[in-house]
Amino acid sequence: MTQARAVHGIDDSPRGRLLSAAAQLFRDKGYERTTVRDIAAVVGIQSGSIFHHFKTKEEILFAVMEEVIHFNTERLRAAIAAENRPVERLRALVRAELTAIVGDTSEAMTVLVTEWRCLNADKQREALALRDIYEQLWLDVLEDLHKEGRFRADPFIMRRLITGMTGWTHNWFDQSRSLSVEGLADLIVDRVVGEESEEGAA
Amino acid sequence: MTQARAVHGIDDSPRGRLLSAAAQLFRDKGYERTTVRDIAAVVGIQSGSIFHHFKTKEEILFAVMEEVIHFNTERLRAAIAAENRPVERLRALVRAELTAIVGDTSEAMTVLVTEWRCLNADKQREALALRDIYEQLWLDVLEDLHKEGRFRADPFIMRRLITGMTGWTHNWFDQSRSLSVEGLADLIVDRVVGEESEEGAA
DNA sequence: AACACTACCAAGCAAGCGCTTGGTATGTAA
DNA sequence: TTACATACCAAGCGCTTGCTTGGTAGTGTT
Repeated sequence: MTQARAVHGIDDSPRGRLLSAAAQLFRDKGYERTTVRDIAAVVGIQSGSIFHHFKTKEEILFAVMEEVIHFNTERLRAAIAAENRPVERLRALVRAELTAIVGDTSEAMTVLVTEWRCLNADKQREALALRDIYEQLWLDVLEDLHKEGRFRADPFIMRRLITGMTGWTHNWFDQSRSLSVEGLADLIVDRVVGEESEEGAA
Repeated sequence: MTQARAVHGIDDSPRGRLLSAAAQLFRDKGYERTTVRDIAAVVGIQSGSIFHHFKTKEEILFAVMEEVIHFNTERLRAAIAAENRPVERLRALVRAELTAIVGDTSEAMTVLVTEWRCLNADKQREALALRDIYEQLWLDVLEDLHKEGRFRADPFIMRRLITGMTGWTHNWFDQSRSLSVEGLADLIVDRVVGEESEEGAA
């Protein structure tokens, strides 16, 4: 019973505690190397008791992914709603995604990125459908920027380059260091619309 | 005996054929989900016979990573040697890394990125030392560009953003589509030095 | 002819895995 | 007081896993 930190957006019911513990273990050791006995030990129950809450180990993985996609899709929506100009919407999106990846939902987001193929084909399709909603929010903003002439590249390609930049941060970004999430977000926005595009470019 | 395509830079000795098969399986199913029986079946031998060539399954994973780092470090060196101007050196590096990731060593490079933590601590440190050499080649070129004033950001951070952009391509880039490796490389170079920096910006 | 080396097979062991089973304690509501 | 649901335990089943063992066929060398 080591007690895992709760992942933001997951309640602390028995089920929720299992999900938080699983998210942490899946990130640290990977899905396959994590045993149901590991998860049970963190929460402080017997391994068999897990199957009172989930049918299979894979269902735990899927639940982690589902919760974190839902939570962060809502965060993106809020980010967009709070701004009017496309460039500022982009900045808000980048900040939101960085926060998701290195901040309050980092465990589950990392799992989402790295343990994708551990799901069977059906569950992958189901998760993909949720992810499409998330991605469409990005594409709408990027297409607005493209129409404004703020960058030349195909918005689809641009989104993939951004995904790479933000998604990789879980391997190196350290919030305790000098670079803040906001600072990094500005850097990434500059990669999209150019350094000179904004009035207050430092 | 399904016969795996040989990974560029790996010979076709019995050992080499095992490595190519392993690289392909590790990429497709992940290290943990791939059994030694899977690997043996592709090469057409019994599972126990694998341990005549490698002491452990983990040693196979490490060998795949070691070979691909060595091969691509040499490719980076050649890319730098063939150009004189820093911007063109950067372009050559990006092309080389993209070729490594989506081209002739894609299986092994993907494994290198995604199965990192399946190595034990010692082997991780060993692989990291090899990777540092590879990374230093990038940093030297990026520091030259930075001194020339071609971008403002910290070269270390810039390298990480590039790593994200190139590393993620294995999830979406399709060489048969309209965008070529060269076209994508130009796009990424533009993200670093700005679209207007080059004479021939289309 | 004798030896040694490489590359493999056939069989199977011990450990660890996800998951099942039958049962118990506690809380809540009729 | 009975009835039912939730949350769990103790034990262990059946299967898969990485790896070991003892042996064989083919090749080259002296």
